[in-house]
Amino acid sequence: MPAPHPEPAYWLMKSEQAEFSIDDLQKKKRAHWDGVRNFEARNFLREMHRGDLVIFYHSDGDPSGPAGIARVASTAQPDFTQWDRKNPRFDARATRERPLWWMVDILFVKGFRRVIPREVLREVPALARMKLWTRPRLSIFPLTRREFDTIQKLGSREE
DNA sequence: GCCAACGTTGGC
DNA sequence: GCCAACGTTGGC
Repeated sequence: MPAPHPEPAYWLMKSEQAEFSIDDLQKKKRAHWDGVRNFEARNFLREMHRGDLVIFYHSDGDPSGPAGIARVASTAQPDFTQWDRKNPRFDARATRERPLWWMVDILFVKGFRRVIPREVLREVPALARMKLWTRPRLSIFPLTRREFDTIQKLGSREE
């Protein structure tokens, strides 16, 4: 009997709007989420499964906030940029045998009609416990299903 | 562009 | 193993 498909998990992933935006993802359809160089964020990458859902968040944006939805397309693989001496994220500690940094692939799902500004999120009681507030510099973290649904609804509103 | 927050590095 | 210095993130 095949293993039951696991419940999807929910994540928030930050990308600088100017560097890689939800529009860039829409054009590419699928992208590597490489360049993560924080151990806690890396550990979350390694917990991801195909099918997990992601709030794509624009940091340093105008405004900053959730910009759309993506889906995890692969489990973690070694982030090749760690071995590339010409890449600013090159890490001399990493070897082929013992990679230090990991990445997943993500697929475009949808872009919100407009980015939800942080100050709007701040007002939403269901989002009060989000790691966005308590861990301001963490670029990847899990969301509860309720948090994900709440953000998705805010992003789908017509107005 | 400034700068606070905070994760990481490295000297001891 | 402590902790000061450093570097980066990211809101404003």
